[in-house]
Amino acid sequence: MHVDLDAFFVEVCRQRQPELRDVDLLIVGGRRESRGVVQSASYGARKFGVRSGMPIGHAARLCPQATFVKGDFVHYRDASHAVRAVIERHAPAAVMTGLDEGYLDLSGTDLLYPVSLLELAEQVRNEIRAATGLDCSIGIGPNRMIAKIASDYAKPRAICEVRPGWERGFAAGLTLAALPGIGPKTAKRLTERGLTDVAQVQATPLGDLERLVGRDEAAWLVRRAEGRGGTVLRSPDLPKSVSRETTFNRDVSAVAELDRVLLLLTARVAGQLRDEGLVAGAIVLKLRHGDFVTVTRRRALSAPTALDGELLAPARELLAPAFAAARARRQGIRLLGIAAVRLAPTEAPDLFEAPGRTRRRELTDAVDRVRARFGFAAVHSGSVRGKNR
DNA sequence: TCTGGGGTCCTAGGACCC
DNA sequence: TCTGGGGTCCTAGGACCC
Repeated sequence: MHVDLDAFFVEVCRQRQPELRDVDLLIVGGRRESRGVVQSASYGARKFGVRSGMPIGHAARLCPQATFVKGDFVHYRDASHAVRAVIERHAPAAVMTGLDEGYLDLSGTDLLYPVSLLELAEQVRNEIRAATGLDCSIGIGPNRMIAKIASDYAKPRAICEVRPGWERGFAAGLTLAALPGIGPKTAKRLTERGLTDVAQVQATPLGDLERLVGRDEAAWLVRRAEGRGGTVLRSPDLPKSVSRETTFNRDVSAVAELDRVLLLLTARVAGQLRDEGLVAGAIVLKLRHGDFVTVTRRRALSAPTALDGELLAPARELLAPAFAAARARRQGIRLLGIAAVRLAPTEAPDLFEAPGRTRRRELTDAVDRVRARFGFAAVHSGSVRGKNR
């Protein structure tokens, strides 16, 4: 069973800001003039062609009367946790796969529940509504892909069940672009080869498909077109990366400014690593030039760490040449980001570590305790503030 | 229209090793 | 002297998802 909240960001904002309740044209993502994209649009705004992922500026032109709000991650997270609690009550295995969606694995539970899957879905929907005030759509299917497509099909505020044996026929009505895993690029490439619909793939002999798209992709396409997909839910164990990035209001061409932001982003990443009991084995610096060319530079760390300074020093070493390269192209910097990768659980401190490092670790612990009580912004490295400020 | 922020997974080339 | 085949690890970029 796949549960998908309807216009999640928009509806959470309405819950938190009563003055938005009756605003029909509501767009979440940022202020009208911001350099961002639409996170979520109300169903009213969608009638004007506004879609998530669309630049805010474009949305403002399509729907000038709309109200634009930024939204608050903390509220999304709280609502998401409430939804998780509901789905966990109804299945032996349940995972959220985003803030606004999750799966329930109900295999082998037919004797456990005295009701049909459809009735169970009704219950889940009612309980989510009671717990959060939010509406959702639910898809039921023999595998994850079918359940997900079915919830899409059900939107908004409905339930769609695809029973075992119906997968192929259900998939036959879809475009290839509707299959999870086929994004804009792949859809375009397939269209150029004359493939647009699932039914076409179903009707094409494997050999012909292999000549069109290659052996591996042909096998993948056939599997999906037949309506087959994964049936196991596994919750991820360790995260693979922790990152922060920011797009500037205007392109930046002063290293000092980049350096200050890098320090802030690195502090955020390092803080989250410590919060989650993780250390990083490598870092990745990301720069987006004014012309949208994006480069990443990676560096392995001499020892795994979650200390601000030990992440910042190598990040700075990557920034200098990467910034010089942008300057050589006569481009300012549009976006700066830093990611911690090759993550591992924190281990007990080394008995023989240098005294200076012990002090830095203890200082970091103290900073973390202050932040736990008063928030992240309560304490900063002096250089974040810059001179004369 | 002018392009977010947080992630995951895949590919491909090069270094290195046996 | 010019040359295998298999494997792993590293880095960079790209596609995709919400």
